[in-house]
Amino acid sequence: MNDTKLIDIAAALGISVTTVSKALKGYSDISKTTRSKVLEMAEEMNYRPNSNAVNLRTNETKTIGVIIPATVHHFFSSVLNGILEEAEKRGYLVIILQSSEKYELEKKQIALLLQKRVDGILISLSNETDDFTHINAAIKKNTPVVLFDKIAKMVDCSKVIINDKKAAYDAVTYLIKKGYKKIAHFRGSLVPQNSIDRFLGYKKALEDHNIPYDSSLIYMCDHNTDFEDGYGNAKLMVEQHNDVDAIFAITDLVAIGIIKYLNEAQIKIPEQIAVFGFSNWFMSTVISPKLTTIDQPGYDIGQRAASILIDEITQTKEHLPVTHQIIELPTTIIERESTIR
Amino acid sequence: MNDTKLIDIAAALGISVTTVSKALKGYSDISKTTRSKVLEMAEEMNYRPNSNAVNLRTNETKTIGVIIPATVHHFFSSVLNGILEEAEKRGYLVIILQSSEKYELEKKQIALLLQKRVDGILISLSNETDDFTHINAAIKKNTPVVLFDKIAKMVDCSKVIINDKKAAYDAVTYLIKKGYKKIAHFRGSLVPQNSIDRFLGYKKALEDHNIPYDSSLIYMCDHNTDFEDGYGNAKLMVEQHNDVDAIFAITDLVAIGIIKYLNEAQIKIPEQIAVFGFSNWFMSTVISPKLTTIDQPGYDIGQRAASILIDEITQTKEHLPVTHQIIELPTTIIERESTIR
DNA sequence: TTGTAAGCGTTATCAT
DNA sequence: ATGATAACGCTTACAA
Repeated sequence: MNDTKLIDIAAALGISVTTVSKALKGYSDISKTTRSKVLEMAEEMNYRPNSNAVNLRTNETKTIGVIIPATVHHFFSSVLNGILEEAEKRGYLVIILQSSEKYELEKKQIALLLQKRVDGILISLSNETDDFTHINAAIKKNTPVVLFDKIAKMVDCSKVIINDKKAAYDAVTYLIKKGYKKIAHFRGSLVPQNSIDRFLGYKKALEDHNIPYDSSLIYMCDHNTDFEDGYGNAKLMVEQHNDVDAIFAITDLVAIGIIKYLNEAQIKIPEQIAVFGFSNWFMSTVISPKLTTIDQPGYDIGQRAASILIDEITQTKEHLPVTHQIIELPTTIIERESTIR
Repeated sequence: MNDTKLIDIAAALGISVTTVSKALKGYSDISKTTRSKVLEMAEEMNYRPNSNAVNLRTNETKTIGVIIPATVHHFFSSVLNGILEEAEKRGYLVIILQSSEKYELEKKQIALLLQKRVDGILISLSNETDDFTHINAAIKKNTPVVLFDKIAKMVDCSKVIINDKKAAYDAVTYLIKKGYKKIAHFRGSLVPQNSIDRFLGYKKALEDHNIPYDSSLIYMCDHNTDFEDGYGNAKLMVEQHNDVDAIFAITDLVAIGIIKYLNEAQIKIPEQIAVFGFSNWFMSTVISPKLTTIDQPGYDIGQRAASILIDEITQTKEHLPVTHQIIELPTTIIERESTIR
């Protein structure tokens, strides 16, 4: 049961630990014969290097840390999937932490990851986060950080994002082109960049098409229970405005809440009110009416972010210069029933 | 930039490393004054113990490994959520690995986790897995293992499950009581225990209510794309049997595929065919008709599994006897539109 | 109450 | 081509 270590192999073969270590790692200054003897014996004794010892010695853990606001969320599980596959491929393990949208937790978790000596950190910021010293602390410790999805422009590191402003602009422009005249926006809270950007895209699209911006058509969905936010605000909106003919929602989940309310209130979608979502969750294909939305490539975001992070880890280790990249992944409009009239 | 270590604190205070170490860990044989001096200096120098060194020395990593078949899956993300919260609470980190339902990968990943010296392993077996030597290897190395959801009865370790057979029995009994006479079952593949158990529950319910079992009413959904399995088999079933009045599906996703086909084929749910799912995904509340299903407590499963694992880790470390537990979490029927007539 | 020194299992430097 | 030895940063008998 006791794990085999180098010294056991050395003893079994009557040679030194050094030789065993070198042979195992394929150093050129070991004779072919001893090398194969060592390999064979290692196999026979089922030798597995002790990662803790290796880590201590080499000061790297082949592990990356990931902090996301929530796991039970289709978008983040897609991202996670991309991260896990890329990490697997490149021989890294992944430690997952959930910030639950709490800044304090996020901060604590960064500290934890640094203490664990992860080789790099992938993070999508919590909605609360508006101070970035914890992120900068990691960067200063030479631990590469890549931000994805919910990023902060001010932090100097690589980022993988979509162009939220453009995507929102495209969505609203699409609605306008379809002939919708009075378009409400169900936005997210004020802090996260993507919430801001989607709002700005909405506004710009109106502007560019000479539709006056009306702040009473903006509904705030910031209770972190997007579905109910959508439902409740849809109800409110119907009471306040009887002439809105389309809604651009910050998230599919909000959109689904809206649809649920409108269905219950017997308001026809899209005849009376069209609904446009954001993210293209699987769910949006199964509700009725099927939801028009923006496809947000979660898997790709995760995969690219992990890939860039691991590149930077390698570069940092080899003392090569690293240049940060801002990768903007394309989004597309997925047209479905909820806007087709 | 350079991390503070014990020796730095010792040097700054003109005392020994041992004293610093002991002071930091609150040993009783250190004077109050030196203790507070050390604490203060550690704080000031922003000391963080090097986990690799601690791990090597203490031979524990305060990390648990989790292997799940897939992350992009509402049930597993709920489980993950439960695991992450419990681990966080008890001071453990979590390494996540995805087996993608592949036995070979699962085997490799267990080896990886053992090499990383995780303190314990949580695993839901892949559908392919029918050999358990890799699991037993971990157990033999004194690394506690807890199986959840997709378990193997033969493996001697703690398990957290639901009673799939009973849940399925309840579901089908419910349908029978509602007056449905010809009930089809869309089952999962042959290997995983939960697929077998749900099938057995279905069969037993028919038997107990004197409804003859008809194997032509069993449709196999084993392509790992449950949604399309449901869709395709629903189509097939409608062609083969014009008198089926209810379907019990192994999973909500399969059920949603079924609903999608029936809706397209203008077959009324539940008037012509009722549909019963399994898992209670969020999605099942937003499709139409809303899906009757079995609530499977994913969060609780994860939380309990992690809790038991950490208990066993602690017991093992203290050389206390550990007794394995089989925890069976209750499921409930969530009645919605798809079966109410 | 404090300190010395050994040891955890590797890797890497420098001799031989 | 091989090996002795130090070092990674920490914990812990044991000694003082």
